Amino acid sequence: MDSPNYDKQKRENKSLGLMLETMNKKYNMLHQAYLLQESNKRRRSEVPTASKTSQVFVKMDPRDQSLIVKDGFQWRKYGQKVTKDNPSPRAYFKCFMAPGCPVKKKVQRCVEDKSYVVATYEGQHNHDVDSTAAGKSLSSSCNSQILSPATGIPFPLLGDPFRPTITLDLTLSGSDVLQNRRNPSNVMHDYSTSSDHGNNNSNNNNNKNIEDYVASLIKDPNFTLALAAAVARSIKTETSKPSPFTPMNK
DNA sequence: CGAGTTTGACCCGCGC
DNA sequence: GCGCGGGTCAAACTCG
Repeated sequence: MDSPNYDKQKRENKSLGLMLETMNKKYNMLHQAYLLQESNKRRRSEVPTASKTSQVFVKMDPRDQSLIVKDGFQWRKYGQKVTKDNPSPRAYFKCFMAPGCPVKKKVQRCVEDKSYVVATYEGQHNHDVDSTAAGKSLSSSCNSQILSPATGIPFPLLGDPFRPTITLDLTLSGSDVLQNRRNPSNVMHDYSTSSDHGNNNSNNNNNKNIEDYVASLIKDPNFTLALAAAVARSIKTETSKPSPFTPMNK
């Protein structure tokens, strides 16, 4: 392999990586919008349930076996169980920051991607977040990043964990990414050619081009349409298959 | 020694 | 009615 080709490949790899990241984000946004629509439909046709549940995904070190999610509240573990659908144990916590607080939390490693744990909150806190505890957790939780389910945006530690979050299997994005990798779209082709046209040897210029292109992609309605189609496809397969996710790193 | 965690046993709901 | 699986309890254990 000669070095100009190698450099070109490296640039393309970098570009594709950025592309995938952007598509991932767009996909998550669209999926969130879709789920919102669906939940609105359901809300119209169903009697709302009294108990409030929400789910958050927390990125953690896969080697870290502890199921401790620092979210500003104080939890007491009262049980652990291995469930049928997931070989990783599920831990049960009760909030004991205030006497009589009914909130419970279930924490389990994501079966598809062990670098994530899924924390399911049930009930509503009858007290505020202890800011000192939250601060402590902020400073000590550098090994975990709490993400809102759909967007991957860091979860606001001092906010209400029971904001109307949307339960979304983040791992879907992985399958989508794979799908897109297997079936490169015109968008990708356009991108690779456009980066060729750039013919930039300087990394800075190349990165600038990438950023510009990513920015233009985000604004591109055609790209959105293509992504929407991919989302629709993914949702169709999701409903027909028991487990749509194909792990990326296996 | 007290607070918190672990873990096996028990309970309960659900599907067959 | 029975078996299975998820959720909870509580005694035993660990750690500071």
